[in-house]
Amino acid sequence: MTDETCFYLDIVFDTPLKQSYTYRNDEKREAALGKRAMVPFGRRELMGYIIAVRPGAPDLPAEKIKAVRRVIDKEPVFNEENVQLARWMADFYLCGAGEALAAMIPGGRRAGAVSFDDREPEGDIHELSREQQDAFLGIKNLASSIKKNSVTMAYLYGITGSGKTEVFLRAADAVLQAGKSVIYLVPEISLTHQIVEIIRRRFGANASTLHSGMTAGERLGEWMKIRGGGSRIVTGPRSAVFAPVQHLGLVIIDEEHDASYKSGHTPRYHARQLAMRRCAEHNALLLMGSATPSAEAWKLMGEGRIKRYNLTRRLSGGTLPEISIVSLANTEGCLSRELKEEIRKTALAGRQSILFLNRRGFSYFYHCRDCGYELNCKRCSVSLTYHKSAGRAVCHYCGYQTNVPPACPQCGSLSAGFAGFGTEFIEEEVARTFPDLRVLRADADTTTRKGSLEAILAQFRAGNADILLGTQMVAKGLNFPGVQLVGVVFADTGLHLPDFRAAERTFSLIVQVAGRAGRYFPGSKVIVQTLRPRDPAIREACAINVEGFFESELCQRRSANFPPYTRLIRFTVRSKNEVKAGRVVERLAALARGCMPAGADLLGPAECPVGVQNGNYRRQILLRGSDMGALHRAAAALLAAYEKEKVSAVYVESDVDPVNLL
DNA sequence: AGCACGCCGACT
DNA sequence: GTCGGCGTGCTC
Repeated sequence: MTDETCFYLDIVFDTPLKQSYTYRNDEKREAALGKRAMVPFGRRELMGYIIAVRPGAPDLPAEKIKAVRRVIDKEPVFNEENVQLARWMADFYLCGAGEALAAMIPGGRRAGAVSFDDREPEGDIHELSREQQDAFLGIKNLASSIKKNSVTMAYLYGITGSGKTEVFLRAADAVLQAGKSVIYLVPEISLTHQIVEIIRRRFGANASTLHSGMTAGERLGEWMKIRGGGSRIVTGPRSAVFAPVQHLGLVIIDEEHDASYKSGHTPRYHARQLAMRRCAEHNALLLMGSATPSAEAWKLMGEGRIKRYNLTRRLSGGTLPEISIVSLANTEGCLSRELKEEIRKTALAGRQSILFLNRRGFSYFYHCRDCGYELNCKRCSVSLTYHKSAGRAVCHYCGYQTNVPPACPQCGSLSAGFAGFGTEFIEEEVARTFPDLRVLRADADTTTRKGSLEAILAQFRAGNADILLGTQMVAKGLNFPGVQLVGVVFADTGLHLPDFRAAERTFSLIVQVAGRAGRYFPGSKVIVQTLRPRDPAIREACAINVEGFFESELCQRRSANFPPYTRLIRFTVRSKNEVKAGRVVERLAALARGCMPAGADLLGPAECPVGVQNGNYRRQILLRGSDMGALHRAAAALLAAYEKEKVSAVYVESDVDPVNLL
């Protein structure tokens, strides 16, 4: 790389600019592919990534080309595979290559997520059960007979507590023994710490982790260690899929259904997609696992494209909890008679209860019974939530606050006010109903300080409360030996959301909660309260019938033409100017109609389900088709056409295979 | 995305 | 008269 013929560098930046820029490198600076450099860009100096070193002069007037100021790295941060992968991502996810590279080592921007999962450590090597043994041998076999030109995938499908982790660890061990490397992906927040501990105990200095709780420097240090071959098993959330291991042999995706594998910002990549890509390239095995697979994975298993291994038995011999559905139809307030009785019984037995409430999207709204008026956020089109402690109505999206109108602002009726229930409301009702019981609340409001969630959970574990009340943040860390009762206060949350995956998410959440509950507390009970006791998602979840659920769900998806039978590409148009947003989305739709392949269709243009957010008007179109190749080419052509006639102050965001349609 | 250039309203 | 609003255009 010290060759004097390397005069020109192609550099990309972490900006929405999709091209690369060419710079001169006239001194003997150690420029090389994969290093970072400071370069003049317009009137400022920017950090960029060197994605190509080329000897010849570019097709540009010489006076336009500026010189590199400074090469930052002694050793390249990104290897050739990273750069190639970034190019692929830029193409597939319709983003810039610099944005893709930046996503690979996210700098420790904010203090990272807390990890509070406290499942029993499974670090010690256990004897495998018959089922585990069969799965392990099958997987080992698959790993040593990988077919070229396609991805080889396996799935551990089994209820919580059936010993998936031990099989993952054995598979990892076998791959390491064969001299190859392993990437072990876990969902954000909950699992990282636990699994890292187990892996460190099991594989020692060979193991690395890359997670958001690390500072930028720590991450980079770990990254370089992996790159140099200093560790051959890497654990972490979504972005760990980029780990520059040598000789990749296996990627594990634990809790494959988890939504955190899909990035929420540009580039909106899915770790599973990247894992498939990398496994195909390296002839490595992709091994996933969950008690509630995604619809995509379920379909592929049905077709035999993913080899499925079932784990049907709990190792501890524990039984699944008794799950009952209770209709809320004739209940005043939020606690049904059945739930109240069980809470009382549990407390009398000296045990604890968890009340679980998934508040997001919940119908928690100011409503006038006389004229139907609803109090919505002025900037976002969602209903405001009542926070009693502050005496204010608050928007969950933008933070807007206002006083609560004492009477209906539209007709003056006094029969107006907040209906529905959030954690605060439940806390109050619980306190009123059980004045003698001690209640702890864990949600975004009570856990703003770092570590406060751990403190609350520790209190609860120590037995300093009878009831723990919380949003989904308690669902994942659900492991308290003293708990006998889990109440899902309102299971319908999310079923109302305008999203074709609403049923799948609801189903998955209930099964996960129930699975956790039964694992550690024999004789435990789960009560699921709902306004729709007949809804298949809720019924099958309470019966823990994954097959039954997907049988009906996949039928519906097929007839409605939604994934996994089709694929989607979403364009979101965002602008403070409503007219412009409308004009641009109409223009995009017109361009789309002009380049749509056969068998594909266009949904929209439409207002996004959250039509205004933070003063931005949001509009969307969806391209839908069964042939991803053709659909993708159309999307790229559409974007390229729009680039030429870009409208100012309007932003177009692309999302390939969107997971969240809100 | 930034950052500057550029052309129209209310302030010392 | 100027300070400053944010619309438009460019970055090797």
